[in-house]
Amino acid sequence: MGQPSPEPRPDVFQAIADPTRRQLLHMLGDHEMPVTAISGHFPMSRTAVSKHLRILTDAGLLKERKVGRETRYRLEPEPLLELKRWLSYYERYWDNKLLALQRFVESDQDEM
Amino acid sequence: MGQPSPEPRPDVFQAIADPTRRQLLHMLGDHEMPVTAISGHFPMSRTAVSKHLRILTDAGLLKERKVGRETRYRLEPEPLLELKRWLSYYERYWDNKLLALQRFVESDQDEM
DNA sequence: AGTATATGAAACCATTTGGTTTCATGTCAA
DNA sequence: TTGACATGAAACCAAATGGTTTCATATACT
Repeated sequence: MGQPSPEPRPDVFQAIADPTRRQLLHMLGDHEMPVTAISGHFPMSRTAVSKHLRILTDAGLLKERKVGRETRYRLEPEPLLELKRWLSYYERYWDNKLLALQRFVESDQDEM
Repeated sequence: MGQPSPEPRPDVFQAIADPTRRQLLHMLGDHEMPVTAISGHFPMSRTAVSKHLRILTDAGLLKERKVGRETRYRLEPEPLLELKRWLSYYERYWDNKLLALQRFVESDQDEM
C-alpha cells in the first residue's frame, strides 16, 4: 500500500565514521574513477575497497556508473547536507557571547 | 622526551557515529546533568549510558565535573569544529555553478 | 557507625565491522 | 572463440562495538 521498498538507507554519520571512506569521498570529488584505479591508492585488497564503495553508495554519497566492463564512482555530495544541518545546530555554542548568557541563565542549578 | 602521554584521543567522527551519543550531545548542550538523570531518558542500562559518556568525554566532546557523589556532564563543542572544517571542504560541491564548471573541465574524460 | 545513593570498572556476550581469499560473471581484445 | 581484465558476491575470520550483570568505592544521610 505504501511505496514498494522504502530503501533502508544507512545513515551518513555511520558512512563517514571510517577514515578510509573519508579518503574515498575526497578522492572521488573531482574525478570519476573505476574500482581498480581507486584501490591502487589503498593498502588493502580491491574487494575491501569495493565494500567501502558499496557502503558509501548505499548511503547516497557516491553515484556509480557502468562504462563497459568497469564501474566508475563519483562523489554525490547531497547527503552531506544532513550532516551540515546537524552541525548547524551547534553553531550557537561557538558564539561565546551566547554561551556566556546560557551559563548565566542556568547558574542557579550550579549549587556548590 | 616529548610530552609524557600524548593521549590517544579517539576521533570525533567515530564518536558521533552512534545515534545514542548524538542524543547525549543534544541533551547536554544546555544543562549539565549527572549520569542517573541522563540515563533515565534512554532504554538501556545506566552503565551502558556511562560508557557512551566516557567515549564522548575521551573524544573531548563532553566535560565531566565531580559534584559530591555525582559526576555531571556537559557539552564541550570545540571538537565539532574539526567536523565543521572537514565538511567545509565540500561546500564547493554544493555551489552548482562551480559544479557545472568542474564537470565541463573534466568532460574530456567522459568517453562513451 | 551504618545504610543508601551515585558511579565506574570488570567480566562477559552477541552482533557488527573491516578485512581476507576464492569464485562467478560480464566485457574487451586477438 | 578464447583468453585477459574488471568487478561483485560469498564464505570466512579476528577485532571492535554496544549492550548486559555484578562488584567495588566514594559520598551523603540518620
